Amino acid sequence: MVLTTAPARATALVESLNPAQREAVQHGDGPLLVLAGAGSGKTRVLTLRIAQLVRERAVAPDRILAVTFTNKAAGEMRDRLARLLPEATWGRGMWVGTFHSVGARLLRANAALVGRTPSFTIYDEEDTLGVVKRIMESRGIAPREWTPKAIQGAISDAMNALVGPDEYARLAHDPLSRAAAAVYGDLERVLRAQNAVTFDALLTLPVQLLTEHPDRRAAYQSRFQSLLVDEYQDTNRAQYALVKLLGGHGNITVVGDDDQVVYQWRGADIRNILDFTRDFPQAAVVRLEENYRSTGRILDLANAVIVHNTQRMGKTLRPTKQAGETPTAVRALDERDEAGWVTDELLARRRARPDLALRDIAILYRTNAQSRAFEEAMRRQAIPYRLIGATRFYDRREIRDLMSYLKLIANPADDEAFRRAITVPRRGLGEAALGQLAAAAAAAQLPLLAAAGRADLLEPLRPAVRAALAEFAGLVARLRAQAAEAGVDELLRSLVESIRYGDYLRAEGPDAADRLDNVRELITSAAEVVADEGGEVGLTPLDHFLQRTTLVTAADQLEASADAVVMMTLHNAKGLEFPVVFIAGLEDGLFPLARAYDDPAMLEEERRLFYVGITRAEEKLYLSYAEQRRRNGELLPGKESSFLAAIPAGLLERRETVRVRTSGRLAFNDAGRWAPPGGDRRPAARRPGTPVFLGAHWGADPEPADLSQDVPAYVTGERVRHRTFGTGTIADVTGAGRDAKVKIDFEDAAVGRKTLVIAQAGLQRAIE
DNA sequence: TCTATTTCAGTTTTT
DNA sequence: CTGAAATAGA
Repeated sequence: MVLTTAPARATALVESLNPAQREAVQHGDGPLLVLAGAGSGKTRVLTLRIAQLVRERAVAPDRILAVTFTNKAAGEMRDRLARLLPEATWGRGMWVGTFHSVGARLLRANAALVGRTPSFTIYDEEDTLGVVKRIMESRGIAPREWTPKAIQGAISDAMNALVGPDEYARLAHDPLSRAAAAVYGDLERVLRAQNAVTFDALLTLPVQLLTEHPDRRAAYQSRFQSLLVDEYQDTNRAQYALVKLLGGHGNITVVGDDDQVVYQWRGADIRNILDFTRDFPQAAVVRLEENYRSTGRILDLANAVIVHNTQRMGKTLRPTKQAGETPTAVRALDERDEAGWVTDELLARRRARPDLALRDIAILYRTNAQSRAFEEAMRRQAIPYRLIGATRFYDRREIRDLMSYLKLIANPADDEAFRRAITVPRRGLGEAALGQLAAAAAAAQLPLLAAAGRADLLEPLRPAVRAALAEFAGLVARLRAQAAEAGVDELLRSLVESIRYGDYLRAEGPDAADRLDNVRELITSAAEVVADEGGEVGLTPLDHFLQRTTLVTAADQLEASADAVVMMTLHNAKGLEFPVVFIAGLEDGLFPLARAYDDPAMLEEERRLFYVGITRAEEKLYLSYAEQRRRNGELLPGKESSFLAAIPAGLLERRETVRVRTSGRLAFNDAGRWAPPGGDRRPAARRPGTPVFLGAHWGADPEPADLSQDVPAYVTGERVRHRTFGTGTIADVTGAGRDAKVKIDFEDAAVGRKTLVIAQAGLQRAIE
């Protein structure tokens, strides 16, 4: 049935599609697999398909569920749809979100069926790790033998594969799995008691819910008439199960690219996409191979890279743009030289092309640690930049402090939040006091907060401890009462005031001003939150705020971005595009990572990640690598990535930085290759002006003087001042560089002789 | 109990 | 180099 009132614009858009795209958009009932190469317009197809469902096939918006990879993508899709559909048709009922937010929504509406209340807390990785540690402690599993991280990782893998604690225990044969199995069972119980769920449980609990409650399953199955899933190649077993359980009357559209699977390490199961046509034999398959994003030479490079992979369905991107510029590969001396070259080049490019905005330029790398050199280079040149993903705003200490209070207010059973909140500010409650409280709470089967408010339970505790606990419980109770009527921003303001958080921060350290700025930003963002957007679960504004802040994805940060160069990991770049892209650190051991060498599957995933990076570029692509790189404080020699070396010569323009050209003559003239660093640590300090040895390693030293400036040098007999110990005389100096230590005889007889590490002691020369 | 200091281990990618 | 854990000292 065709609505005659449909906006002409949408029709025109459909007409502008190529035949394959149009087929995907206009596909009728039944399962559909869209194999969409990078840049083939898949977001457009997905959006137009939804619009088409609503307009041409009269599907009510609230009967559509669309799963995207980031919240930002979800927001964009909503915006586009709002423009494509007549206002009367476009309601707020459509579910658009990530798997995790959809899972949370299902759980909120059915919390009691999984042993939670609708105000349950979502524990992030760090919260969960805290619980795991405590369980290990109580079970007597030594953290030295199995690190809590390893245990947590094993449990997470199990959950993503939909293996529950009992089954996991049965399958556990190696020692690690046995330890993890014990923790896994406890973890589920503890989370339930604390009215909390982990990230992974946002997927597994909905699966459990729909499996165990046929009436709920039937309700959702009849509600959702059409399901659409983006980035399907990166779904794991739990996500796959969720899709199947929701069913969508068999109207399942999945969009993905087997060449862009980059989350296998997180449980993404490539079988989900490879076997789609087996799961749904009647599925239609549409391939989108025409690329609208990148110029021809960039695509040639992308195709030349991915062709080395064996595990793929096989597809070749066809350019629609002209050939364009040849991609450039740059060899740099070290990571600082690399960063310097990149900033110089992007400035030069902007001089030549003034219409090129900073936000059109992205720097991508394999590991977050690589961002540092770029940040420094950007600051040196005063280029605005935006770092995506490294430390999330909500991971900052001051934000976590305040959020722990909010979480505790929303969910009084959240013991993790309690433990954090009660130490901010210090209340004279230490490990011992908390241990006693925990024991009392466990005996009474109460959450920590409830126990803290029960004088009758705390009689064995010291009076000072009892008073402090009672006061804390009272404070939370007051705030909780306020939360019922006030907005989240107002609640935050009175929280900050009641705990004198400003004073606390000022006492804590010199960066109080920055931290307070962040607090203000938090309050501002809280002011924007209103009640549950979907409107059907009846979440309080506070619940809604908390959920949003835990589920923000790194890519979501881009939204508010000003005009600035964007820097992020290759993983975070998935789904994005930029006119100019730099991919840095193309060295063996870094990209691909060393541990991928002996595992062909891992190596292929690294290669797909490279492919993802290349295909982000619209006009110009740069690849760079360094001959040596500082990693964990150690200068290591590097070698051009095998990925780069495998690219046919004609597809790349090769360049070197100035420093490589000048130092190269000195360093390479004899042997023609790098001298290995050997066991030779350089002496920590070399006075500026001392002749520099011209061997490969030495000649390449980026900054002869920097080590000597790193740590001040002291000599025996010198007078120094220490912040707490006062003034004294240096009696002895040992070690070198960061490890250098001094023995100091302090004037204060009560202090006496102390041995301090210079790099940490913060000594000053005493002025006589 | 809390802080300051030292030691030690880790280090890929993220919802 | 970084952050967490251990330890010493007030």
